[in-house]
Amino acid sequence: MFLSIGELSARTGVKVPTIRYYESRGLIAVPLRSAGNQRRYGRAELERLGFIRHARDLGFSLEAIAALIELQDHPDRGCGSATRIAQGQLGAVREKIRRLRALETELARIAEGCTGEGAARDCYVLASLADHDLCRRDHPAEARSSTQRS
Amino acid sequence: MFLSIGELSARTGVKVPTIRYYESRGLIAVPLRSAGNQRRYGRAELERLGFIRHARDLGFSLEAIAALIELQDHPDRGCGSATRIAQGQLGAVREKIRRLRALETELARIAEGCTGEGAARDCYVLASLADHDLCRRDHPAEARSSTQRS
DNA sequence: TGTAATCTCTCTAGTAACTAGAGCTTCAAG
DNA sequence: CTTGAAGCTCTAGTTACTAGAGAGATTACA
Repeated sequence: MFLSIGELSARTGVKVPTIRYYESRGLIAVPLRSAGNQRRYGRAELERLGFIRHARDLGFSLEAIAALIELQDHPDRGCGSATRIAQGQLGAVREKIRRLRALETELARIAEGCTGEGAARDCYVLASLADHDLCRRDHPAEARSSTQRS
Repeated sequence: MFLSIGELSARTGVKVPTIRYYESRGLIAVPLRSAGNQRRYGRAELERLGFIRHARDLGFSLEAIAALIELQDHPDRGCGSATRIAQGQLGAVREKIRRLRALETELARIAEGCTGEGAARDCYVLASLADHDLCRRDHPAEARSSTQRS
């Protein structure tokens, strides 16, 4: 089984440039090359890339994934740190949800306060943004936009 | 009332380099300068920066904020686009919450499947990440980490 | 075997929204 | 008048990719 980078991409759903990027970041091993200098992959890389893809889908950072891979490569070590990483990620997700819910409440109030039919000078959306005091509660500083997969 | 950039920063909670960054992006007007070339701000900039800060806290992108500011500067225009922007933001927040909840479920299952006391070879966290089939459901591709304010 | 279409190669630069730092100048207090 | 904080500009770094240029490799088909 020798896969070109394109075939590996098709099988894992990870784009070709992203695979090369992961290689440059040390997340996957430097692969064999064909006579003409093209990358050739085997089953091990297929599995590792699947692992990375899955972890990314669950929102783990590449840094966290690198730590998990390090652990995978040393099966005799204790798995405490894997659990810690997963729980850290879980905590981060829960915190984001908490913040986003507060934003949702506030945004819904703002967005529903305006029909969009008046002039900008009377717009409740603009007024709300201009004057924090119009807010129901002190929404937290933040929960900024996420990067999303296409 | 003439504020230095540091005073403006203190009053709005927007960091000094960020204010300069907003100026470079055209979100706030080029301010007056002191004899020694330092920026001096008045009430208008204070209010505008407050507006930006508030909108950022609610997760609006700088691009969306630029559109809202454009509208603020033309109070005679209809406010339909402000409403659309706010509703778009609300929709995006709701979508993020939806995805994060799916992740939360899956992560909780993974994280709680392992006490962290065994060896890495038997770790449920690692096994779950390696094998997508262990997932209860098809969690969506994504909901990646957010940028957060410090 | 020839050729055309598709892949793949490396490298650079761009994305969002800042943040950090270097090296210099200005300001305000004492 | 001196000193230390604050301000100036500019460049580069952050995350996790994505896009594109220009060149070479591979594969399918005639």
